[in-house]
Amino acid sequence: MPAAMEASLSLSQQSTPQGSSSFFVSLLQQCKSAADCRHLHHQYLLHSLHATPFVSNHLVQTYGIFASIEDTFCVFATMPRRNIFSWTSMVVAYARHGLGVCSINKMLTLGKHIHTYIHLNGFDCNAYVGTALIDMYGTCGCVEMARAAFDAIRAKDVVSWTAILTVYAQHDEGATALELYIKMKNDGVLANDVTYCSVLNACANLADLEVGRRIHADTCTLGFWSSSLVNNAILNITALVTTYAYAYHGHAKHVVRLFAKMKQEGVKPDEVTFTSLLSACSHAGLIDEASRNFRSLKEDQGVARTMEHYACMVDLHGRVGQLGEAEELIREMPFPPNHVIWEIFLGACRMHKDMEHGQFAAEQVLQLAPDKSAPYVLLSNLYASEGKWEEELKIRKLMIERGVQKQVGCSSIEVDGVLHHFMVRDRSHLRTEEIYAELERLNLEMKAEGYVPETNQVLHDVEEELKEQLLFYHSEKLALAFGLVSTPRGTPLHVVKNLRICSDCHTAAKYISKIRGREIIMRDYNRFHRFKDGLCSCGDYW
DNA sequence: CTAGGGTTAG
Repeated sequence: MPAAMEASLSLSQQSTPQGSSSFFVSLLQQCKSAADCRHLHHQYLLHSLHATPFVSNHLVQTYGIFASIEDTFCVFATMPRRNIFSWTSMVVAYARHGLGVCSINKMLTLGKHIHTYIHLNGFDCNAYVGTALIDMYGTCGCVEMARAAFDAIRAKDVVSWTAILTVYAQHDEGATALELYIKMKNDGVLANDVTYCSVLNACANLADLEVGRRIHADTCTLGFWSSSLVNNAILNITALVTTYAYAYHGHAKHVVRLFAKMKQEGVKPDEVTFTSLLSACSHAGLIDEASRNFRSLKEDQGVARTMEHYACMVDLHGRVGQLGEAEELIREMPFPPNHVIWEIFLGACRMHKDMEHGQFAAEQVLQLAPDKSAPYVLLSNLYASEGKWEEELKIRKLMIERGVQKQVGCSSIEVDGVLHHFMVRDRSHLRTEEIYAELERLNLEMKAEGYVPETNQVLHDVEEELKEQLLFYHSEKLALAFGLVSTPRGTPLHVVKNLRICSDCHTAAKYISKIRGREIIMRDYNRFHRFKDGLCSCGDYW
């Protein structure tokens, strides 16, 4: 490619400057790697194309996609003149790099820096620049800053509204997202399919099927009934709510039926539709249904298999312990597996105690996503559950060396409109004495019913009795105990945890729901669990 | 001539 570019570019030297700049842009659009970018950058300087602002802007955009954020910034900073387009493209580059190429903290630091300049130049009131900033902060998990960027926009259009709605929906603030949707309508801004996609996603996160139905009705009235974006969001909401919050296998079959109905009505399913379907099947254990669809995807349904489809299938086999089949799928994938695939496989190895494969999978994850704390935690868990303390220590040291921070678990529960937060072994709550006394009582009652603490879940190399204690002061259990002592008998308890729910806490919640006759709804990092009469809606399958 | 928002796998 570079050689071809060079040849074609030297030909264009003869033509007018106008002609060579549009030709250069068409070459930029064929760029496929950082090396291509640098090569074209060289040509750009050689042909003095920096004199044409729109060419420089294209170069920044292309660098933003393929090259490092430092290199992109360098191009941006050496432009003779920067306009609104340049600033927008630079912020988009920051947002994109926040998505895993760089560490989020680094992005946030650099992003805030550029935000200051944007503000000083008064560009933050522009809808394009502002919306890019919303997206950047959202990607970095900074909801307040995203909101500030939104507020600064003078003429907020449908894209700005959708961007901020999405940030709230993706950060467990579905209620705020829905409020903003109403506000947007009151402001006279017309929602489009992308907006509805986000609004429906907010409903899914809230597990609010009722509001979801109402909004679905709105979309039909407005003529979005055939939009695959909106339809996929609706299928997703149904899949999420029915499989995770309300029921067992029968309801996942409802998703399968809904899917069939969709096809009957002439709505063509796309890759995303199938990802939702396969995922619902996987979580409900509908192996045959999933496998049949996966196998016939290309031939019968005309949809190319994606990374996500493979992820669902690896998960499906992995969770039932068919590690060989899962591995086979990874091997036959037509593209290199990403870190998510290996994380799923690693989770399955951990669940089924396959150290050898687990270690290999963990190494792949560490290589592909060195900034993520999850693989380190999973690997150290794996070693810990096998009692390999030296190996476990090595992983933890590596984590410190690389500056990877483990996210601290935190559970919240709402009582009388007030949100109470708990960390592990937290004693900061005003009613700590009562909470710990309740935990003691629960411990005895649960053991009488047959509860055995899963001490192999505890990370540290400590004595059995101490392990049991460490488990018992998990944030989930503290939040539950507080809920029990502070609400009237029979009140359902709603707990939200920022990470995946711990397996021992999951077991404990089942016992507690039975012993105390309470319904417990726990919202985990990406799932709902509904505990009732000693059982969980996930069927211990999550 | 160039710029901003979306669903899905964990």
